Amino acid sequence: MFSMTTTSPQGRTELLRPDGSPVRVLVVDDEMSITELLSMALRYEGWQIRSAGDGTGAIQTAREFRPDAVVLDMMLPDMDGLTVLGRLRRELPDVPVLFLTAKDAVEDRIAGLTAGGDDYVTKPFSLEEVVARLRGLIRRSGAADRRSESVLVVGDLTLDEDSHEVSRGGDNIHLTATEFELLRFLMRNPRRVLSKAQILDRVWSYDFGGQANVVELYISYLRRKIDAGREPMIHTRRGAGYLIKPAVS
Amino acid sequence: MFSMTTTSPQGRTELLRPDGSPVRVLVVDDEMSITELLSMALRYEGWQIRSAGDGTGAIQTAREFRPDAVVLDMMLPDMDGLTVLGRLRRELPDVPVLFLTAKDAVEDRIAGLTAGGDDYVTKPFSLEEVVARLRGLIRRSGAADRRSESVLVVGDLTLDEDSHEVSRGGDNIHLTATEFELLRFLMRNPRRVLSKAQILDRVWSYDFGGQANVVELYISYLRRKIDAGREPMIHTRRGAGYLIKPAVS
DNA sequence: TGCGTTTCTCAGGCTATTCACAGGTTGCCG
DNA sequence: CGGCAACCTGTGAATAGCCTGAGAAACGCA
Repeated sequence: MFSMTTTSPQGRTELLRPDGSPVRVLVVDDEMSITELLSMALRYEGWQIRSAGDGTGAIQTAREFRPDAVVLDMMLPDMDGLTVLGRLRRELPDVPVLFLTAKDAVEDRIAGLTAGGDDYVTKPFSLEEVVARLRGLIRRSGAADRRSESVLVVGDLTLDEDSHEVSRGGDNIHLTATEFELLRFLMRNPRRVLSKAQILDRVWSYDFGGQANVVELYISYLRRKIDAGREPMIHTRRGAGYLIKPAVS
Repeated sequence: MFSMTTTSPQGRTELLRPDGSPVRVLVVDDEMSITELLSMALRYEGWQIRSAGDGTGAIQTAREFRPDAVVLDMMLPDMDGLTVLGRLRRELPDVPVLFLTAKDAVEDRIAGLTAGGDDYVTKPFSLEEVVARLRGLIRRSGAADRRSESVLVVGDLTLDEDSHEVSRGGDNIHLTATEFELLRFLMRNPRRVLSKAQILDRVWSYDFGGQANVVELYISYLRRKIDAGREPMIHTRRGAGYLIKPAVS
């Protein structure tokens, strides 16, 4: 169903529907700030976004918008998340759903949610995480071709989003969760300068309140693991940010 | 009759009908939550699902949907399970049936029913179990070739879904039921990180309300039996989940 | 019924990871 | 060449996430 990709002039790979129209995503959350945040981030992916603040709105919008994926907060004012899910499924039996849940409420009511191939993230989340999960869901819900779609490649550096494996020039590299997300963000935007603020906004969760120099720190970690003793791929643009590009060029 | 398979983008092997169209399964249960759960899980297998909440609905749907297999709860509001079965058989003489029964009501009648090549699982079931049984039924109802289809292989580790035999490098390994299901799930998704929630949702029964760390515990058991003193195949991705892959790579 | 097996809870231990802090280094400007 | 801002990175503390031993409870089978 989503058998085509295209590469934008900036070098980013976008998911597209077979007819070339953009992917459609419905975002459902009662907190305005969250829907706004998500809408902006997902629009930046080139997707078409519609949002709703409660269950009834979600069903209505789903009916006419016919999204390719839904982001659904489990905690809605008017009805239980599972109820919304049931009605959604009656409208759109095959649409994949990404659930948003509070950190603590996890254990109990998540039961069964990932069983059908759906997925969830806990609040507070990072935008990279949401985007990655959504891409995964959309990719898997689509037609059965497209194999390599889950592997990012920049020069001799590869990152597999399914197995979470990273290697450079054949050597396997072990990354921590945060390092992995940072590298994924860089590799999804090769040859493009990303500011520290951008990186912080995408890779760290939205409620992160720490020092801005974590980014420098993690860039340093990445360099140690990826560039160590090799032609460097991660470059600093003083006063602007960082970028990754193939070593040779 | 189901002589073809294809490999999905996730690397999973899917059953297909000879003409390449998806397998069709009819799910019959009066509890909405059960039909929902099963529908989600079976759709994720790439199958086409229709569901019914009672006997009459089941017969009707079967008549026009012509499923390749039926999941049938023995306890329906309007008619006895055996009656439904009889009428089903009049419509579709050769369709295999997977019975759902309560834990206690088993022995007496089910024994006779499964003689015809059908099968059953008791509630509460795990999705892996239902999917595995269903795959077995569908496979056996089709062309009699592809026996090897029931053996999963990852590196020097093999698991036979029919005989429940597991061996690594020639050494036979005894697993308990839960260990077996966990390993099967891992091996059906090689090289892919599976979260603890995913594992819990698929391998444990849907009413499991316990601690999420049973997964850790059983991973630990599996390692003791499978990786003991060998190159490890089961890997932890801290903060993400677990995955299995051949030792060599 | 009784006995071995299996499942699961609980809790302690341990390591990897995250992050703050602070001092060192680099590049850019006049 | 000095000074400043931007950046880099060593150190270490707090913690999250995972592992596993011990034993209770449930189960299966004779």
